Amino acid sequence: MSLLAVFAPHRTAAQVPRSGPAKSNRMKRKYALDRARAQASDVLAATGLVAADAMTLVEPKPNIPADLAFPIFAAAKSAGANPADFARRVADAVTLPADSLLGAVEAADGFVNIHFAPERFARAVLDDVFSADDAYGRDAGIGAEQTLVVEFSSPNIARKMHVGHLRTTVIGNSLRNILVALGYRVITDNHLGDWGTQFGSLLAAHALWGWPPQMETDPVEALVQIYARFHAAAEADPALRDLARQWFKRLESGDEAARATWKQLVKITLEEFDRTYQRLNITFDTTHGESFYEPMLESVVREAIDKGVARVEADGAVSVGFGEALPSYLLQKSDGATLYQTRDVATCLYRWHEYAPARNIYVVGQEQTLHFQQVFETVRRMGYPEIADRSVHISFGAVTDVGGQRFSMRRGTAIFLDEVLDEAVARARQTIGEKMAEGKTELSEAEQETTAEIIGIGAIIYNDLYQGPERGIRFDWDKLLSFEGNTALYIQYTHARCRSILRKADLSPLGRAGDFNAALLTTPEEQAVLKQLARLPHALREAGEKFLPALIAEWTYNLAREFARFYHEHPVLDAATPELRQARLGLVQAVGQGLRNGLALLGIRAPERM
RNA sequence: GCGCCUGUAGCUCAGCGGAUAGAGCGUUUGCCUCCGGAGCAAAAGGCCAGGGGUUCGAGUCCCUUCAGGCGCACCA
Repeated sequence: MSLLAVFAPHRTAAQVPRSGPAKSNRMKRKYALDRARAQASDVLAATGLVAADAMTLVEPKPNIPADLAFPIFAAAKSAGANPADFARRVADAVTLPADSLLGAVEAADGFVNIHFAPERFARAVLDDVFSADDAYGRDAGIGAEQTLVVEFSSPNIARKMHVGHLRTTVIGNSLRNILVALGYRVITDNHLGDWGTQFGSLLAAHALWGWPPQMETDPVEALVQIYARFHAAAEADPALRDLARQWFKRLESGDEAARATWKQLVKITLEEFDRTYQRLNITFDTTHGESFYEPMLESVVREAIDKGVARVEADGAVSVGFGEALPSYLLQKSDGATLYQTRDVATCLYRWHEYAPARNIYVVGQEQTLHFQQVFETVRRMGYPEIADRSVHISFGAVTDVGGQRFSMRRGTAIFLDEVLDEAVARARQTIGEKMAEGKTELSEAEQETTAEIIGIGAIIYNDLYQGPERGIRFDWDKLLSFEGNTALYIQYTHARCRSILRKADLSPLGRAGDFNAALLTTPEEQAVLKQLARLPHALREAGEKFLPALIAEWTYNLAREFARFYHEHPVLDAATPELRQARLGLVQAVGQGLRNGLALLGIRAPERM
């Protein structure tokens, strides 16, 4: 079969699920806040004073005593009225149905401020949480089973993962969780660096010296060292470079011995990577490395040339030019070898053929922005605008040391990922030891170990997710392993307290919101907790739309904060009446659920006690 | 030189064209007879890099200058 046929667009756009936001509101799950907003729009429209399409509701800042606000300036202008007067007229004209989630409407300068009815709002929110539990916040209608590909992590074979791999790994995994929660069918792919001339060096080194003894105990370290040794030797003896090239050529042409050794390298390294992924609770659907696309490269290059997208230079190299739009790049070297870019063009086309994804997402550092622009544009010009349009590069800033220097393998300044995880867990274990000594917690030996792992790993993940990806981040041990303030530990700790209260209450599972009277939860602190709880669905949708896990981190942290305020202010177990105690226990359980759901979306576990 | 990203409190960062710009860390100060103090509360700290513009309204949008990071063909 011609390899060209592989890329024939046998799926037309019409057969493919359409990308973009879900088309039908009916598909979307309606949560309390959605309903409240819809009701607010309805009652404002019913006044006849405001056109429905001119209505934008905003969430007022915390210092404004209101739950929703309608800035009336634009409407006032088109009505030719003074904003403050017009706001008053609109507010006076509003009538609320008896069962509305809204409790009061008032004018405030140029705004119409809307307050929720605390009792009905409390019931609606807790009913949402208890009817969904682990699924609270999810909205399968958004993704509606559309397929997405998310590529992330993508370390190199025969190397160790280092801090530079942290961001892509952690962001990519959380993105996957978020998109799955939104009803997408997500395919995660680890685009391993398992091909290229460096494997020629490794094969040559192996042929010359055999594997070092360390291969038995720490194989990847052994590979790193033998590679460094070969590299040094080649400096002195250029003939070794040719040897490496020959070995790579043998590998490329399918030489069985070369192939077998290479496979061994891949296997050994992947086993080590898998241990790290397991600690981070990450799995991949596919681990198509660059080698996977090797058989397709020749036809990709030929197709690009045939379609006039690429051209053969005098020296035999194949280049792609974009005129003024982008710098040109090479699809094939003058010696006939392919490049990283060639494999990415093939990858992009392969995914289109295989999955026809609504989005093809690359979680890769910002230094590759131009690379992806070139790849996507090449694919577009080759006649696949659909996949080009649907491919997105989620970029993020580089990790540098405290002095702003990038980490470098060559300079020996790289910090390995496992070191980071081990250090974080060790630090957590030490802190647990201190708390034990202070008598603040009681955990068995085994619990201490698992809890230290959960806390340490959680700290690492959260440190990378709590801020947006665009900025570069400085790798600062103290900040990374800080257990105070806006950290995973604060959230985990709050969760553990929720669970502790519920254990002490010693009641049969609360079950549904109907088992207690949520309408009793009307204090400002309780309402603040409920409101934050109610915002999860919105935060999740937005995180999915913008590919921003940071929004989930922010939501979860704020829920923990609101709960801590409530908890400090109001007794739960010793509440004034049994009914109030029961209602507050319901709130505690809902918060625990919310924190757990938020952390789960980030890829962080929530311990029962710590 | 061209392109992309960033510039908000001492530090690390939120901030969707709407009201008095918010957190965490650090600093100062209160709060453990009380459901876990790994917590809560309060104070101090800002010409939102500079300059123009658009708008009823700009940290947010546009233009421009400056500063930092990254990238721009035979590595990945």
